[in-house]
Amino acid sequence: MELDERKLKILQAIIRTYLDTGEPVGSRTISKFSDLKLSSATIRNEMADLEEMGYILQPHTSAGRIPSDKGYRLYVDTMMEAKESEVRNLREELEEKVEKVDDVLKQVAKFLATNTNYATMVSGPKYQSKHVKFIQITSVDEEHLLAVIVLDNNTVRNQMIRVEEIIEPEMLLKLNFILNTTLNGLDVVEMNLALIQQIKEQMETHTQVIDSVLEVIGKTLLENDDPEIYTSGTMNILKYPELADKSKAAEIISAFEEKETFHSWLGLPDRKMSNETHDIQVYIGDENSLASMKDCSMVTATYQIREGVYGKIGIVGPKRMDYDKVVGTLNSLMGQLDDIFKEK
Amino acid sequence: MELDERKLKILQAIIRTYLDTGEPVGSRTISKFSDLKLSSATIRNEMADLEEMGYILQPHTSAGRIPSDKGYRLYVDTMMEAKESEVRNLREELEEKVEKVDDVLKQVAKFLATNTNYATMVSGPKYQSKHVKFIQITSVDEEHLLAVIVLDNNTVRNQMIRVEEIIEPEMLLKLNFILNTTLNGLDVVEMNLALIQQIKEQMETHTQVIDSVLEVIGKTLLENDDPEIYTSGTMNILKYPELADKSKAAEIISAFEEKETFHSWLGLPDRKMSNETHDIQVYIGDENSLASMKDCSMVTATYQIREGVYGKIGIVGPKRMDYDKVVGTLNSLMGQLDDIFKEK
DNA sequence: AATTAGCACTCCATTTAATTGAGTGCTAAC
DNA sequence: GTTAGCACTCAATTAAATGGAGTGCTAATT
Repeated sequence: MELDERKLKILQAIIRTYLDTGEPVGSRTISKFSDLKLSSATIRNEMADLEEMGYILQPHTSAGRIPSDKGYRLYVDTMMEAKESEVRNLREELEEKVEKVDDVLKQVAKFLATNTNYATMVSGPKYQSKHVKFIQITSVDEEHLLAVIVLDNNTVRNQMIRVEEIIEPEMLLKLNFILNTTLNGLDVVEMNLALIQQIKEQMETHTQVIDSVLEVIGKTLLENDDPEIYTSGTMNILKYPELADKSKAAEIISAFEEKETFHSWLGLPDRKMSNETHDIQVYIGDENSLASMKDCSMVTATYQIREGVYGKIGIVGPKRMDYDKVVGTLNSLMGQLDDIFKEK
Repeated sequence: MELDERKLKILQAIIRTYLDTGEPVGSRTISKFSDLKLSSATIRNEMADLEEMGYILQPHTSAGRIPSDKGYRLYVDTMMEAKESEVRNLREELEEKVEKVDDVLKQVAKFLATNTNYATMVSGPKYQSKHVKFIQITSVDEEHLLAVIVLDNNTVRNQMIRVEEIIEPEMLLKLNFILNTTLNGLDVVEMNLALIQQIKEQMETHTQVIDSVLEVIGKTLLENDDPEIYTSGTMNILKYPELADKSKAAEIISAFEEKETFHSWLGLPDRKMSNETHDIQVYIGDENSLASMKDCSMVTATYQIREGVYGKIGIVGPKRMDYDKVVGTLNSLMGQLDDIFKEK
């Protein structure tokens, strides 16, 4: 059987209507409210065909039809028209004191949640590479050294080190010099034992202090820097009857609470992302990698702060989410987000 | 009317039974299962009295009685016996790599949630005072200075500063010296304009750089350091029918998502806390400061990391939560937590 | 005077039955 | 190929019937 023009039009009408109402849609509705001038009987015949082809299905005999995942997929791929939704100037929405990237993201999550009425999650930026750019050990007081490590992505880590013996200023200077010349530009994995040995040899005294300093540096670098994940509007899920069922809702919402769950896939862009597109992806039902989201759809977009620094934004709703609006909103918002990050 | 021995016993029996079953309890149940040898008719009379006194109430005629908030309060204040619950050695439960206090707390939240089947929230430690202990400005590369500020509670803040002009090493040394001598020990509020002017005067050149440095320092100090709040087991709320109603649940759980909501009261210990007790408090129904929690009870405890550094742990459940168990568990856990923090 | 058995009454919860109506598939006519 | 027409299906809603837990009150009992 072939999916001709007319069938497509009918399918589209069915999906549009269903997205709108959430109720199974019958032949009569389509016959009346679409521009096709066809009787309900004809529509019925076509519907039977569409069902056979797997694009729609019947919750039960004598009910209207609802789109299947396959139907949604077709819709998203070929029929959707991203609504050029007027996202009110994001920058105006942002509170004054927004300086840190993470604060912006937190607010973006909230903004999207209230605007779309779906649940949102936003991952903080993931810094790809980390090489040591600058290390400095300072003496803060009698018993504390402070190690400050600047990575090449300009993130800063610091760590207090408790020491028993007082270390003289000249020694510190020397240590700093050695550390910087030896470790500069190195990756974490490149900081191997041989290197550490080499450093120790150069410093004759205070081996114990050096030990703990090096240990701290190593740890700090290894420190898992899973990006923060911000969620908002989780409870919006309850607004959609098909998800509000207790066990389902609990599963979905728990996933949102266990943010760690999302680290796996929120981390990286799906593919080589061009600088223009924001790689907006739609996952419908079972296409989600998380089993607990099999009754949801998720739309994700990738933002880029600068070369190699990515993060993701995800919007989760029922499968009958308003894809057009969501994609439109995301599109518009991502553009603005780009601008905001460019300023920084 | 007087609340005599017998009435107390009956009230206790009612509450105990209700905590257990969640169903309104009738006179017959009490007559049968309590050690009082009284007929249901007598119990009924006493119940009528207890209701008149406001300790119990009837959801509707011809239903059993349930405790009122006043009843719960009496129970918690005078009849509860904290179950010496065997909290399996917390330290064993903690994953290996727990070093940071916040990681411990995160796991404590999870631990409590799974063990009690209620929702939990834990606030990170709130550092009371913040005075500058040590400041250092370093040149990281041609266009970046790094300001590191150590506060007297040994927390470290840092901030990159972008500069146009290159600043000579001697200048930096001088700046650091001035900053440290001028600002050391000062509170944020004490960093007023006069002081800033004074610093500027001492440095003749690079006023622009100094400006931005001082600005950054000020901002960094002012930066609201609301403690992190970790939540866990939010979805446990849905396990209790009296809360699982959609609108109620949404309200409560939203409050958990909007963690900021809790900052107000999670910050500080309610009163001068002795070192021994953990200031365990119970808030029943309307006693909660948050309106959205009026159908819940919350049990809070305060932990102390060291002098002046407090945080709170809260357990939220239905009003008929198992107070005995929760308080018992908290008691036991707080002791262990003390030990863990002492090690650090 | 306190306790209890007994009984009529109340009201929610559950079950069962009846009704409605949107929607379908099929057939025969257009 | 399209459509009008009709019998049929089935979830959802409404209505009625039943059951039972629990109460309050009164009169008898201890």
